[in-house]
Amino acid sequence: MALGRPRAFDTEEALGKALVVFQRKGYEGSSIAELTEAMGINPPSLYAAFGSKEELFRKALARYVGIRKDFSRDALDAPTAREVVERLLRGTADQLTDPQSPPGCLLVQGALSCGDAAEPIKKELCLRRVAEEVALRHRLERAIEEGDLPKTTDVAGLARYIATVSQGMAVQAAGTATRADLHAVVDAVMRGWPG
Amino acid sequence: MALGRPRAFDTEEALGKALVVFQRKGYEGSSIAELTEAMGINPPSLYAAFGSKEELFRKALARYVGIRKDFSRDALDAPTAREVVERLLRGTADQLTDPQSPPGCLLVQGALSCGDAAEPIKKELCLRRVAEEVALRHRLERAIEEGDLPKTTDVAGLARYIATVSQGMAVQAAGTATRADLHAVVDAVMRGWPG
DNA sequence: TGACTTTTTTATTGATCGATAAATAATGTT
DNA sequence: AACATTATTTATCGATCAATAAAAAAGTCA
Repeated sequence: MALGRPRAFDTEEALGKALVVFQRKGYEGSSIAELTEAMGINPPSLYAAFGSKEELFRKALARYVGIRKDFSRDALDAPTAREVVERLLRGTADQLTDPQSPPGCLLVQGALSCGDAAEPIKKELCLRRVAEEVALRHRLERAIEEGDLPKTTDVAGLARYIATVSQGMAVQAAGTATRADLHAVVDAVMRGWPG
Repeated sequence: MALGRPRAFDTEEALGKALVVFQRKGYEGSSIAELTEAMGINPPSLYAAFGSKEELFRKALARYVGIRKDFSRDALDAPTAREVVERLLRGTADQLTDPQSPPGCLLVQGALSCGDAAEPIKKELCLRRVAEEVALRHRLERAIEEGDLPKTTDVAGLARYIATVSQGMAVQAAGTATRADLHAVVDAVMRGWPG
């Protein structure tokens, strides 16, 4: 066994509690006091286990992204571009309004605009959002190769369009929109697909 | 003339400077120190003229909403629902990427998620976003009455869909999207309209 | 000129921010 | 049992937050 006094809390469980706080309050809006209270530990335990507030957020973000990737992979595996998009949007609508966690998306609400201190986090979140858009674009390019979409399709624009709807739904969920509201949005998107 | 020492700065001009800071940093991310520096005044002058940070933000918000309403009225006056939507989205794309002001939308970036202290501002911004969606919905209802849209159209869902795209574009603009990128998104929306 | 009013500058206020120092407690090792 | 190591609790650090107290400055009016 490891030397010294054993840790009295489960780091993975504490990380999960921190993630919930970050989802609800964002990076800047979450104070160490609130995080430690939710995690059931004192500040020195937080810093010993996670390094800093920023490192804690990055670890919470990694977990969040992992969850999203699990469902995103399934969606991208769908046989047609249309089905890929619908699965992505329906899954996002469900996740954004999951009653088990605060409404909205950490990639959007985590730090959309912020003070100078949170700038690195803001950029990190922006990169993650772009990464999701790029993943979809690659899938749409494959669809063109497979003859599923016309060769003349503007895949970059189309991928950005879907990413935009996804991020807009995050804003909606952060407000007053319900799960049914978001699925009505997806209905509107699918009626027009692909134009 | 008014009694006492005259004010050495123009309140409207100072409010404009404050608005720019709030657009770039959001409500929580904007400190009094940064605001006063941008406004060219000292804290006591800010509090004497505007009351508090929250009141200052609300006044800046009122101006921002006023600007948006000017262009929104023009868009809603378009003869067809299709043209209304395209004007709204094109105008939003342009405004979000106006080189004269920070990219993005104050209604989205001002306080999407925040600490307890900013909660009233978050709710106010949410109400303003809903108000824009409602205005569009009423216009789409008129379009049904005029036979411009089928009677079976889900106007609430359609209005929310357009609001979602608009808000998603705000997130895109806050990231790396250019004006051309956003117009490509609008292209995708219009290709599918109305489904 | 001097009283009156309001804004200015200067210097702080108490509260809260993220982060830690110091002392105590709990384990494994010798 | 005594030591080494790590985590805990308690108390607090300096910095920054929004907001002000106090005094000097700039104007009107008698």
